[in-house]
Amino acid sequence: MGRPREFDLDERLDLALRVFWRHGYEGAALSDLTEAMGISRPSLYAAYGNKESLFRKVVDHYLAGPASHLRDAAGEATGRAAVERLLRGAVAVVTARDHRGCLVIQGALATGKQADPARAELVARRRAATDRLRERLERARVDGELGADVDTAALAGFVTTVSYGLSVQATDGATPEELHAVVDVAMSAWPG
Amino acid sequence: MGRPREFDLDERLDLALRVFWRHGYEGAALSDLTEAMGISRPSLYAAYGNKESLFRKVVDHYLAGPASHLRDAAGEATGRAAVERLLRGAVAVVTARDHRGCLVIQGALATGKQADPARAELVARRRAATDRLRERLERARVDGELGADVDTAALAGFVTTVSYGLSVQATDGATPEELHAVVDVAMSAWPG
DNA sequence: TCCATTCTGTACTGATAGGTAAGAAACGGT
DNA sequence: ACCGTTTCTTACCTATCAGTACAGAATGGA
Repeated sequence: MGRPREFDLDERLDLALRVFWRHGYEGAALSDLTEAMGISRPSLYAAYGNKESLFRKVVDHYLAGPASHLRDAAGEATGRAAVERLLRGAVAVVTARDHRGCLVIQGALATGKQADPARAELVARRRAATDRLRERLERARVDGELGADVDTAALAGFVTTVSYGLSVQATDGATPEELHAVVDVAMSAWPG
Repeated sequence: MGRPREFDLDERLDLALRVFWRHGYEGAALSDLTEAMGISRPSLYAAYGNKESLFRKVVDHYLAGPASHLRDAAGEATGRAAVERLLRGAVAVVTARDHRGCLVIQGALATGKQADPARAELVARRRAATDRLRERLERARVDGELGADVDTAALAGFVTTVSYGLSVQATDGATPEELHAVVDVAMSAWPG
């Protein structure tokens, strides 16, 4: 009961995502967020908590939506297919119209102390993604897809390194075609 | 003539570099800079101009000093040696003690509008580095080191992509050993 | 119809951001 | 010793930051 909220939580969260995506955690002022979301400051605080709390919700929303390829990649039949899907999906996300780069990578990389919690949050997310990929590659080795001599940790590290780099390249204005050519080269490092 | 300056310009510029390196352009407050540099605010403005101007001088100082491997790499005898020097040098820089990542990559990636000039500056620097690498690889093809079928633009893009990714990996706490293993995998993509 | 509850808009808070005015202090030249 | 010049210190400026107090408005239940 009580007065009903006049906006949809998820819909406005998506608008907040656009702001954080483009300007990062520090670069997104609360006035930018409220303006883009079309709600007042107290409404924002009541609905999502403070800026840090809103950012976490945005990151969840991002990983469940635009960046869902991360979650889906591990489901591919082979390790190679998982890696290729991860990288091709990354190209699509980081070159999306109006949003260059990846939120989880660029949202809070080198920051002031005020943004430390946001930075730590993204570090944890990236490490988790790397761990999931390494586990997927270890499974590929168990399945016989990869030789016993393959360093799966190094391979997983390489793939995530490339995906991080793709995000920066997109910020610099690289086209999807250019980045797919980069992925082609990266895939040629696949063992065997 | 006039009252002599009580500090050394280059020495204090190096202290400013440490602040920008760790916290980025936006995350480095002027009070952080003056405190680290040990000079007063008006002294900073008189000696280096405003924050943006100081940042440009810091970037120059960074590329001439800690990140000089970028400039040196092109001088290697072969294209392959240039690439390897670039990547091994990148590992050393981004895992340096007390400073995770690369200033030119992380200093201003996703920012508010106030940091737009700094962001544009770093984009231009990164593009220039990619261009120099591509030219070096084209020379390698003329020299017969690379086959006529090699896409030098894609290869240069791949190498810079990896170097960008190394910076993010270092921020996430990767060790030099882990990153050298990543470079090993990356070098295995070298054509031929 | 009245009430407890919840949301909304206005207006505000203290803190901090980048940047500067003004005068005292330290020089070289004469 | 005096002068023009440059740097240094103190104190201040306006704008903006994240966050909130408070009262009015809209609901469901009794």
